[in-house]
Amino acid sequence: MRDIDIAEVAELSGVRASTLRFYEEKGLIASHGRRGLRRLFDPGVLDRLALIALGRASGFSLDEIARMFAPDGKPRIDRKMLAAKADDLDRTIRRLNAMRDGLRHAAVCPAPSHMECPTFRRLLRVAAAGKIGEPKKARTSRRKNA
Amino acid sequence: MRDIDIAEVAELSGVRASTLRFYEEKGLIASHGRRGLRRLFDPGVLDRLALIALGRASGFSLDEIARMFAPDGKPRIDRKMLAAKADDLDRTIRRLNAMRDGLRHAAVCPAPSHMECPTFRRLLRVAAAGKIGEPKKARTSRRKNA
DNA sequence: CCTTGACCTCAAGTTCACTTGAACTGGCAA
DNA sequence: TTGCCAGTTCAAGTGAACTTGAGGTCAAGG
Repeated sequence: MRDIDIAEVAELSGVRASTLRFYEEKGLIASHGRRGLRRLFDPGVLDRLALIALGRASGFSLDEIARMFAPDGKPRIDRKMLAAKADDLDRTIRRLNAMRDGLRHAAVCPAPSHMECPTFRRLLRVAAAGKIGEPKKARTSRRKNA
Repeated sequence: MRDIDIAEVAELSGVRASTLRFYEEKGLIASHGRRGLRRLFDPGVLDRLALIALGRASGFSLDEIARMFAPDGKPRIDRKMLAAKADDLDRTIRRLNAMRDGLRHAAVCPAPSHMECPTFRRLLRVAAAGKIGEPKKARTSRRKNA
């Protein structure tokens, strides 16, 4: 199996064809050639897509990711950036932990109104302390095709 | 201190006036009256805003949050929804943990290319396994006014 | 040979959560 | 009384990450 076409890449990676075209336009992936109009991809694109997924999942924007594997191609990743992002994730994780505990508690708390529950109020303080504007967007599965 | 105006709410909550108006329009908060054109808020709006921040930080959309405290007002929160969201967060946290470990490793890994590092490749598998399309958007502080 | 249908391009649309701009209002200090 | 300016409205803009739609192409199968 040498070159694979966009449908196959989509199939294997779970990334939609439209997204693949979009990524190519953004310079995140590259097609290796064409058969007629149709893009042909090197199977290595699958690793690349995994890397992109990793970046996204770690909170990098597509632009940041694009900057990661440089204009030339190979993933020349900035180790400082990685470490910084890991620290970021650590903070996020701590916040989410508090959040989860609070939610879990609120779900079983017998207080008539959550506002009267000290645990819930503490959670509120944590949320407020979290500088308020850092969503985390747990947008759970938005995929419609297989 | 009875009613407070929008600037004060903004000051106390850290939420911009434009955002407060936007939230009011969305039905997330309510102003209590006016002095001339100017909205007056009940201090309780601050709790409400904390609750909204909590919701956002836990991955609820504004619409979901709006649905939470019903048309009437008081936060009548669905405990099932909370528990489900807590489970969601748990999964997210587990994934972020793996991610952070992987990033941390990649940051110090001596392998010439990350693709040749078994740990990094394992991380890639985790990311790919993470169903790929769940960003988490770690948009770190975007706030410009105090 | 001719149809078919997957793939192509390019522009525009979508969603989310806000922000910004232009034009206006009105309470309050001087 | 006047004028300031923080506040108001409404519409439109922003940015990220895609998706959708219209109209076109072409390799392959019947």
